[in-house]
Amino acid sequence: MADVGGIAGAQLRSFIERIERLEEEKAGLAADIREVYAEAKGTGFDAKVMRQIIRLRKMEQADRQELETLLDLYMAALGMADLPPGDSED
Amino acid sequence: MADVGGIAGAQLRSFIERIERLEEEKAGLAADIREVYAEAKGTGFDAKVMRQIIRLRKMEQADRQELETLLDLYMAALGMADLPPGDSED
Amino acid sequence: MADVGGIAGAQLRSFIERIERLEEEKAGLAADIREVYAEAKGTGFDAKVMRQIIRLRKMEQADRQELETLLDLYMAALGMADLPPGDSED
Amino acid sequence: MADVGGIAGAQLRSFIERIERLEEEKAGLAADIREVYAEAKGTGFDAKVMRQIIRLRKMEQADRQELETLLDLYMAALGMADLPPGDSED
DNA sequence: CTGCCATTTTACCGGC
DNA sequence: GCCGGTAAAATGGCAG
Repeated sequence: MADVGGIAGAQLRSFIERIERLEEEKAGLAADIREVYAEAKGTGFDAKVMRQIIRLRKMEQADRQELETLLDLYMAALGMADLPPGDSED
Repeated sequence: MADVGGIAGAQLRSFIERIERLEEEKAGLAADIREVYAEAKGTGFDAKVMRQIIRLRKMEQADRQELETLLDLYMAALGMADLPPGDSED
Repeated sequence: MADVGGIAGAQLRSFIERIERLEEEKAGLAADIREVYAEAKGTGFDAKVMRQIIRLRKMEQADRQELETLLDLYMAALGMADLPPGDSED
Repeated sequence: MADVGGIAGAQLRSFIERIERLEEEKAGLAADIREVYAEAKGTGFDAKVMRQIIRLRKMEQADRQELETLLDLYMAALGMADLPPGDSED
C-alpha cells in the first residue's frame, strides 16, 4: 500500500471515484440494451434468439480476426508484406 | 419470429445493430475502467484492495436501497401511501 | 475428454450420477423452502416482505465478510500477519 | 401484514429462521456439487460438457414426464383407469 | 401470460 | 500459460 492516511488517500479516492463513475455509465448502457431487447420483444421478436444471433456474430467476427492473425503470422513467416484486406481467398 | 423473409428482417437487423453498437460502447467503458486500474497500480495501489472497496461501497448503497424497499413494503402493507411529493393521482 | 469409449465412460457416468443425486436433494430443499413460504402466507405473512428481510440479512452478513476481507487485505499489504490465535509458525 | 410488533413478530422470526436454515443446507449442497465438478475436472473431464449432458438428461426426463402426463390426460378423457407402465398402446 | 427475481452459467481478470 | 476466483449475462422459476 502506498501511504495509509497520507496524500495517497486523496489519490486513491480519486481513482475510486473515477472508476465508480465509469461503472455507472456502463450500467446505464446495460439498461439501454435491456430497453432495446424489450422494444424488440414488443415488436414480436424473441430476445433469446436475438442473443444467440449476436453471440454468433461476435464469434464469427472473432474467428475472422483469428484467421487474419493466423494469416499475418504465415505471411510474416513467409517474408511477405501485409496485403490489403479483401484480397484473401480461401 | 414475426415474418421470415419479409419486412421484419430489416427491423430485426436494426435491433441487432443497435444492440451491437451499445455493447461496443459498453466494452469501451470496460476498457477505460481497466486503464484506470492500471494507472492506479502504476501509482502503487493494489487493484484487489480497490475492487474490494468499490464492492463494499456498492453493497452499502444496495443495503440502503433494500432498507427503503422494505420500508415501502411495510408501509404498503399498512395501507400507507408514501407517494412522492407533488405527485397527484386521481 | 479422457478416453472416449474406454474406462473413462464409467467414471464420467459416476460423476454425472453423483451430481444428479445432489441436484435432486437441492431441489428437495427448494421445495421445502417454498412450503415454508406457503405456510407463512397461510398465517398471514407476505412472502415478498419475508424475502426482502432475508435478502437484507444476508447482505449485512456479506458486508461483514467484505469488511473483514478488506481488513485482511490492508493488513497483508502492511505486512502484518493476522494469523488465527494458537496457530504457531516458525 | 399480520401484527407489527406483536406476537406475529416471533412467528415471523421463526419462519425466517427456518428458511435461512434450509437455504444454508441448500448452499451446502451447491458447494458439494461444485466439489464434484472440481474433482471431475481434476480427472480430465470438462465441466462445461458435463453440464450440458446433465441438462440434456434432465430435459429428456422432463419430456418423458410430460408424455406420461399427456398420456394420463388422454386416458382420463377416455375414462380409462391408470394402466401399469409398459402397457401403453397407440 | 407477463414481468420480476433467483440461480446458474459464462467470460474476464489477476495471480502463481 | 493455466487456474482460480470474481463479476456479468442469461436462463429458468414464481408471483401477480
